[in-house]
Amino acid sequence: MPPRSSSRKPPVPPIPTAAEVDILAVLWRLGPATVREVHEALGKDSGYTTTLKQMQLMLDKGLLARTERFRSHVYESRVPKDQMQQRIAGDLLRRVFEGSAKELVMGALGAQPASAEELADIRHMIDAFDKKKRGSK
Amino acid sequence: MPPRSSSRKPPVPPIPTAAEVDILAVLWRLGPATVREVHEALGKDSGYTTTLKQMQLMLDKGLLARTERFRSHVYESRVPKDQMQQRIAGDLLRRVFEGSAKELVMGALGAQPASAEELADIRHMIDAFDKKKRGSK
DNA sequence: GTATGTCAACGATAAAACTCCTAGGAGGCA
DNA sequence: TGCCTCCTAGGAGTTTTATCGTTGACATAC
Repeated sequence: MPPRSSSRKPPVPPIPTAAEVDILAVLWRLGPATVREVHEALGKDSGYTTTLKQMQLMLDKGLLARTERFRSHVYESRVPKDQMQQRIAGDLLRRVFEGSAKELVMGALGAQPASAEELADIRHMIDAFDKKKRGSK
Repeated sequence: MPPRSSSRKPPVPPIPTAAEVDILAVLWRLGPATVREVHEALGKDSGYTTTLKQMQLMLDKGLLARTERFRSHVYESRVPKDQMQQRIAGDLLRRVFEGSAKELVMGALGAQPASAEELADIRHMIDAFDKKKRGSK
């Protein structure tokens, strides 16, 4: 019979909840890390086992992957950062901004003004997208 | 003594949950509307009273405002669309994209490619932000 | 009048997310 | 060996969200 088990890993994991996103963000920043490391990095005042349990559930949901290392477990994001960020941004885009990327950018820049360098970067990125669009169509 | 009551309205309402965002989006689109109208617009297959209850709770949280109209109630977003979008985008920016607007834009455009016109719009917006920045600093 | 329909309010339940307590295994060390 | 520390796993409790059944108010149709 097929393996067994309580830990199923959906091919495409769900959009993470707020708390889960925080954990993912830490893992993206640190790279593969133990529960302890993540817990410290979070800096929240909830208990260690809370973080542990959350990460175990995220494992079940297919959000995290886990490898054994010596005495403890090492977790990492199961879907690459870019891809997950894209999904989250896309989800928000559709639901909150009626699919208008312009409004999303407006909201983001309004909330937290970017530096001149970053603005330039963004401009370049837009150009690249534009070029690709014209090229392919 | 101060009024009383179960419906307190925090000066600054919380970031809405996913389901709440959907309701807000409908109200932004329709303008002030009744529960019935919102419920239809949502197109979900959950019951009418579910939507009703959700909107009542959102009222308590200060997310919605309500006025009496003849026999029914008319709800609307208590914070203006732009402002709430800004808060949501800002929250996302900080938590998911480490404050990098560039990455957010990248994610959004990657998830749902924008039209050439929209790209141009965004570019103009960036220019405006850039100008404002240089001007004030 | 009674029947029918719509709506808000209340309350109950269900489901999901978050929290923490406890037990038990394994290593380090006096 | 016995004690201490760190780790995981398994419940279980709490809180928050989501869902819906029922009721009573009020209006209109019959």
